[in-house]
Amino acid sequence: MISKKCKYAIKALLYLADNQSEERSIFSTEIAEKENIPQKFLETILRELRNFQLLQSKRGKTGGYKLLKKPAEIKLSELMRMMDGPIALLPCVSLNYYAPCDECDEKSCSIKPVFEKVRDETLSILGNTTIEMMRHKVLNTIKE
Amino acid sequence: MISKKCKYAIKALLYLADNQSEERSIFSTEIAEKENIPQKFLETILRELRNFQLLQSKRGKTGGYKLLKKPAEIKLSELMRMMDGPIALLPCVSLNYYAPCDECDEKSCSIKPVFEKVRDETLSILGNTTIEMMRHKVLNTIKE
DNA sequence: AATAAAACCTATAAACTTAATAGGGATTAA
DNA sequence: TTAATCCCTATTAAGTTTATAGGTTTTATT
Repeated sequence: MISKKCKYAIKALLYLADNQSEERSIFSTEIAEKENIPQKFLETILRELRNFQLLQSKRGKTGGYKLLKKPAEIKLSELMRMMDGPIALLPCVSLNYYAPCDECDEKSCSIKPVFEKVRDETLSILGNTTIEMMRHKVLNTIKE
Repeated sequence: MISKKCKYAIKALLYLADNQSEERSIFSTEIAEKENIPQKFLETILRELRNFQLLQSKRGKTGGYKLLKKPAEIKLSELMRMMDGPIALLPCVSLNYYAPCDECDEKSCSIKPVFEKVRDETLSILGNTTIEMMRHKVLNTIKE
């Protein structure tokens, strides 16, 4: 399961992609209200996205948030890692958050192979899906 | 991520599949020791697997556990659901543990489609992988 | 300059989940 | 009778998630 935080982040980015313009930044209050996300929680999420260089923020009365990256350049896999960490179902199978098993020998492990496969398939979807694609509900059907 | 409980359950079933015989039940202590699983924790897991009709248990000095289902009939997807619940990454996309979103309209949701796809791909792997296959590290490569 | 409204920041709390342990009881064969 | 096994419930300890509290700083406008 992905966290609510991650779901909120996706929603916020989708909302920005749909509603921002060159001139117009968007307030966190607007996103919170339209997407039914707790205001204060959303603020910390947006700040985190800004720290990850996905958003630009501006303070004061004419402030708000704007996308720094283009929606077509934001991969769902990247976003999920930023918010929730590993995508793999087991630490010993994670590409970006690998951690060794302490109770088994990985060389001979019978569990790893399946979960490596799940990881690969999952990443092939999440890594080939961008915020822009999600906006238009376009799923790539190409199989490499 | 799958829980440790789930990982332990898989290990226990693999161990039983590898080591049991018609005559020989296996003690939880043996599994715990060989697979480095906390004894008491393992007991509750084995009991749960028994309640799910995967195992047979016998008490007393000549007791122990035996598989009730054949390893080839135990799907990884089923096992994971027994231990951890939903496999999908979002409640609104789960086949067996569906729960509606309370903050968005599912008809128009831009998030669902990708996660439905991830669910389908994941289930196509986990649902076509059995304990028997894991024993021999055989992953089905057939794509339906 | 004062003000209002925005983003910023840290700490903390409340709820939930996970992982495990405690402390026995019931059963069975030797 | 005894020793070893599985059985069972409750509880704990730790960790994570999901927020909220209580402000501070910045900025355009009045």
